[in-house]
Amino acid sequence: MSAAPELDEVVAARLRAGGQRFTSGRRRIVAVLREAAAPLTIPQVLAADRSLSQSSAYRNLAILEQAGVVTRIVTTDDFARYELAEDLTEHHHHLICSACGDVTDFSLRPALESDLERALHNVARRSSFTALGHRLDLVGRCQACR
Amino acid sequence: MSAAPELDEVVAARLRAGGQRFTSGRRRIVAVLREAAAPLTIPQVLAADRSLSQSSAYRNLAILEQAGVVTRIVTTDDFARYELAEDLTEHHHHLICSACGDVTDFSLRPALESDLERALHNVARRSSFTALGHRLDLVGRCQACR
DNA sequence: CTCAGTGCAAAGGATTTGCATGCCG
DNA sequence: CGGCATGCAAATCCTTTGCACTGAG
Repeated sequence: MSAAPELDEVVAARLRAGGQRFTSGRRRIVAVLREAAAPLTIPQVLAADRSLSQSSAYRNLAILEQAGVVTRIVTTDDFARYELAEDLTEHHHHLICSACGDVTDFSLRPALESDLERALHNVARRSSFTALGHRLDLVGRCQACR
Repeated sequence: MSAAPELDEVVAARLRAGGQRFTSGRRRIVAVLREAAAPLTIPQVLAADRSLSQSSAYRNLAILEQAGVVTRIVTTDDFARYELAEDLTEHHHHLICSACGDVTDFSLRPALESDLERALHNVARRSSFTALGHRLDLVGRCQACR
C-alpha cells in the first residue's frame, strides 16, 4: 500500500454516484494505472497484474470510463489506451509516436495553457457544441521508431 | 465548386514519388474527401460513391495515407476517419463528439496558433521525439447527442 | 506482355457478449 | 437470499488479406 488513499475514495465516490461498486478487480486496475507513467493498453494492464481477466478488464475499464475515473485514448495502432482521468492527476498532453502508437506525457507552460483554454472556450461557445475538454497531442517518431 | 485541378496534380505527384499510380479509384476517393466538410468514415466514403468497393477503399486509403495525401484519425466510435492532408487544405482542428464520434472542423487565431507551434517545438526538442506535427481537439457533445 | 490495381469472399484480431458461478451487501 | 461482478469461451464487426481477373503502359 502506498500513496493517495484519497484517490481510492474519490474513485469509490464516482462509482457509487453511477450506481457502481468499487470491487477488487476495479481497484486493481486503478492501482495499475496509478503507477503507470503513461496511458496503457489493455494487454499492458493485464501484464501488469496477471490476476486480472481480459473480459473483466474490458468491462471494468468501460465502466470506469463512464464513471469519469479513466480516459480512453486511441493512437495509431490497434490498441486503445487508458489513463486516469485528468482531474485525478494533472492536466497534461501526449507525445504520440505515429509509427508504433506509443505515448509519453508532457505539459505546457501555464500561461500558454490558459491562453489556449480561453481560446477553446470561445470556439465552443460559438459552435453548437457543449465543450467537455480538450486534447493536444504532439505527433512524431519516438526514439525506437526513429 | 469546381475545382482545384491543381489538387489532382499534387496528389498525382505524391503518389508517383512513392512509386504509385493515381488510378481512377483513388481519384474518386480524393474527390469525395475534397467535397467533404469533415473527416469521413469508410462507410461514408463508400456511400458517397457507390462505385467504390470496400476492400479497394481500405487499400487505397492506406496508400494515400502513406503518400501523405490523406490523414487517418480515430475518435470515439469504431470507425477510422479520413481527411485530406493538412498541407492540401488548411491547418485546422477538430471538434469531436464524445458520444457519437462525429467530427467538425475549426481554426484558431493565427497568433495563438503560432505561439502553440513554438511551444510544441520546444517540447519536441527537449524530448527524444522527432516532431511531425500536432493535433488539437476540442472534445464535447454535438447538438444531436445533446 | 507484365505487373500494379481491383473486387469478391474469407480470414484476422481487438473488443464484446452469453452464460454459469461466486461474492458483496 | 438477490443481484451485480467475474471468467471462460464464443460471437461480433471493422479491417486486412488471398486469389483470380482486368487494364494501363
